Amino acid sequence: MARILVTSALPYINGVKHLGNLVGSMLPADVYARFKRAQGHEVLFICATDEHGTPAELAARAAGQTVREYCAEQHDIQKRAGDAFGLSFDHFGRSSNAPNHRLTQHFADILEDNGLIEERIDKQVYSVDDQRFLPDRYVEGECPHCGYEKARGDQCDNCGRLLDPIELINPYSAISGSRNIEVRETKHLYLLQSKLQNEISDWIERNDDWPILTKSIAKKWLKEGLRDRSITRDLAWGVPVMRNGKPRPGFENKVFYVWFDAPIAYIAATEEWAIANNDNWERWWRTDKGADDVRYVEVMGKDNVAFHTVSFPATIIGSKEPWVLVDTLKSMNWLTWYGGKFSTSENRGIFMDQALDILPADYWRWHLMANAPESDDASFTLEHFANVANKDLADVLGNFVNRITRFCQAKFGEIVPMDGAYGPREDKLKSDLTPLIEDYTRHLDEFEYRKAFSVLRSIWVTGNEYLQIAAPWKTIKEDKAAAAAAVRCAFNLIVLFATLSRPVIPFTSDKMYSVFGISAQDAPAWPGDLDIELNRLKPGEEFAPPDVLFRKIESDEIDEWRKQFGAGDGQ
RNA sequence: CGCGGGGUGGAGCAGCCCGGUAGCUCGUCAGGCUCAUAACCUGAAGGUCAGAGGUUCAAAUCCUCUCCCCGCACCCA
Repeated sequence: MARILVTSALPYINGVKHLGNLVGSMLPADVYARFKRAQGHEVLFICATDEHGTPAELAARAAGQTVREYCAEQHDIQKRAGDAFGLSFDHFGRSSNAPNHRLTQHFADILEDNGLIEERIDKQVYSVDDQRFLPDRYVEGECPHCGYEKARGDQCDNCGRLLDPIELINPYSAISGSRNIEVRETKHLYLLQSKLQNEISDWIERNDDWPILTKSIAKKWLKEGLRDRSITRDLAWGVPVMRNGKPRPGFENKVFYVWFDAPIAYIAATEEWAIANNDNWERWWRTDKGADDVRYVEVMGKDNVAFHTVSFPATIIGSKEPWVLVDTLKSMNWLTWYGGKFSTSENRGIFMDQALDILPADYWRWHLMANAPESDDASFTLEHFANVANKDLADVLGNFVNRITRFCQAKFGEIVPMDGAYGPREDKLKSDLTPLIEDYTRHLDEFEYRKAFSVLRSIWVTGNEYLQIAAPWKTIKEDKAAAAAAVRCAFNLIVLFATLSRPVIPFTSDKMYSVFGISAQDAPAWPGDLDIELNRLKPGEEFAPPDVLFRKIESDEIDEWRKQFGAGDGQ
């Protein structure tokens, strides 16, 4: 029994997430959490919505709501979408909740006490009519290099040069279009990451088991030298900038930068969980208060790696307090939509709620994880999706369950057949299965999702191979007991497959259990001894033949979805 | 020469770190089976590993160069 803390990168508050966001962090984290729970470990799986920042304010305004209302509503929507997808968070919190305010302010205080924070004056573009400072991408104007008229503040899309927003000619606000723009001075807090270079470097060197992608991104930042980072912004929505519990002079209209407070929300959301469950959050996060045996696993998209290997650890290490630091960090590449980007505004791609309108969660969960973007970006296409779902889920797994339950129903009735004993065929089955289960378990432990689920598929195939050899439909003609044993063995395989498949397709696994009256609470532990697994069901007990587990996806449906979701458009 | 990831049969991937008959899934073709969602099982065809050069008895695997795709601290997820 180990204690494992799992966090998924926080989804931003704006709207339902698309399949790329889902497979980038929340889903793989969920699979791992479920796997570890099944092994009997004590798991705490934490996520939250990341609610601060300019986009949230603007989206709220566009929706005609206050930011507070907007975020509350969006959080609800995301919570429901996550539940519907079977994301088994122990708590799905909010970065805007009180615990995160308190903790963020605490970290700022302690970092300043440790001499790692100072005030600096920046020059930033201010839009008088919008009454706000404009982040770089919200300023547009003429490119000083090539004359392109719609260059953004950070980069010119025409000539590709990086820009400083104050260089733009005739700048205007991308929010309102207003040209009433000026450059104003504004004061911000800076976290002096440069002073932490060596400590962070040492810490990363000690983590020599990190994946290549993770480590190379982290090392790159260190090699270039850590820069001091501004950790406040001129916004109204966020964690107020305080000093020792009082508003900080000159920072009354400022909040902490979303990237400073968001990772802290991992801890804060744990506190929310503890409050809701009358538990103690510090035993998961403070090594001086019972968390010294916690293994902490973070899952995120590659865009987030730098923040989790350098920025957040800078906050933690700089505090000089005994917080838990990440042990294992799994980063995913991007999922693309037909090779291009998922896009809300251009209606390209499928979002979590839309996906569930079309098909049950397990179709998506399986396809996304079995084809997860691990070594490289992966392209999602409806054709590939349908292909994989039909073959793996309907033909290999679903049909296995269907064929043997139907056979039994017709020949033995709706009870687990009693006669017969296992023999050499079942021995061979066991010896085939044993190394596969070992491989599968090892791959899951190593976060090798594609490999893991390729093996899981082989495990399902083993069931069909077994039936082909045992051929109860043949043996029943001369040796009914032998056929009974084969059916019984196959039934036990259904339960075994359910247990093994549960991390990735939990809804289906529970259906498979329910065939034999096993409730989700009584789900067997992760398989060990196959002699136990293949004799789990009591002969003579009733079973309930299930409906088809996975219906097939038809080609005219794909055509329809292609139109609906803009497949291949504008690529 | 900014950095990182990737370029393997029609498609999607593994193998590369620790050189020695190129492996998996889909698709295709053939056979078997008939319990099953025209499903299942078996077998076959199909690649010389982006390109060029080098090291070696031997390279997809090590080295050098070239080409192509993706991402990358400011801004956003």
